[in-house]
Amino acid sequence: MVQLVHPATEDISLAGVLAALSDPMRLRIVKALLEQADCVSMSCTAAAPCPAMAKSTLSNHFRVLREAGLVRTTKKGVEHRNVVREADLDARFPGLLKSILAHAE
Amino acid sequence: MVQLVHPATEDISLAGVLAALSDPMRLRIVKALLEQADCVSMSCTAAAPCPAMAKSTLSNHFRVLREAGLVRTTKKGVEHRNVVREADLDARFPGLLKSILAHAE
DNA sequence: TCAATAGTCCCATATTTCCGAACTATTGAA
DNA sequence: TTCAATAGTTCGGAAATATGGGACTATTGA
Repeated sequence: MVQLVHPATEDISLAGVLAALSDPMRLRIVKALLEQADCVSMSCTAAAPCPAMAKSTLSNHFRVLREAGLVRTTKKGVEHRNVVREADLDARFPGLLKSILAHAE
Repeated sequence: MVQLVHPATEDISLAGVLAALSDPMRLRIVKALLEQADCVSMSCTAAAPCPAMAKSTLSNHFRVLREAGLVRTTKKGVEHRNVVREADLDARFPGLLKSILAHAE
C-alpha cells in the first residue's frame, strides 16, 4: 500500500481548492467520492460520474484534485483508492467544502 | 446610467462562480468590492488590488465576474461602477459567497 | 512467463489567458 | 463646436494550459 505525494494541510490554498472544484467534472468526482464513503477507483467505474472520458484526462483530473489537497490517493496493488480529505479541508477552511458541495448538481 | 447585460439570478451557475473566484486576482477584486461597500471603478484605483495589471486584462477579469453573475456593472458617464450581487448570490447559493470569502487572503 | 488491468507519461492539437496597441464613448474645457 | 483627457473595450499574437490518443510501467492472477 503506497501513499502518493500530497500537500500538507497547511499548504492547501483556497485558490487551488476553488480552481480544482471549478471544473464540473472534478466537482462531480468529489461529490461522488463523498457519497460512497468507500473508495472509488480512478476509472470511476464505481462512481461513474465520467462516462466517456479519456483515461489520460481522468488521470489528470485526479492529479489536480490530489495536488490541490482535495483527495488522498493510495495505491493498493493495481488500483488507486481516492478519499476526500474532509477533515484536513475542514481544518484548513472550516465549512468551505460542505458549503460548496451543498450546492453541487 | 446604463445597465450592462447580466445573467438572471437563476442562471448563475456554481461552476461559473467557482471558476470566477478561483483566480486569485478576481477573488481579491470581489473582496475589495465588498470591503468598500461603495463602488469601485474598473481601474481599481479605489480598491487597488491590482497594481501592475494591464487595462485589458483587468477589463477581462471584470467581464468574467459579470458573466458569472458575481458583480453588476453600471456605466455612469465615463466610468463603470461594479457592485457584488450579494443578495442574488445568496438567493441562488445560500451562504456560499460568505463561506468562500471568509477564507480569502 | 504471459495476458489483463489500472494508471501515468509524452506529444500534438485545441482552447484560454495575458498584454500591448488601436479604437470607442463620455466629459469638460477652450 | 472642437479638442484633449479619461475609462473601457476590442483585436491580435504570444504564452500557458487542457484534452485525448497511444505508448509505456507496474501489479496481479492464471
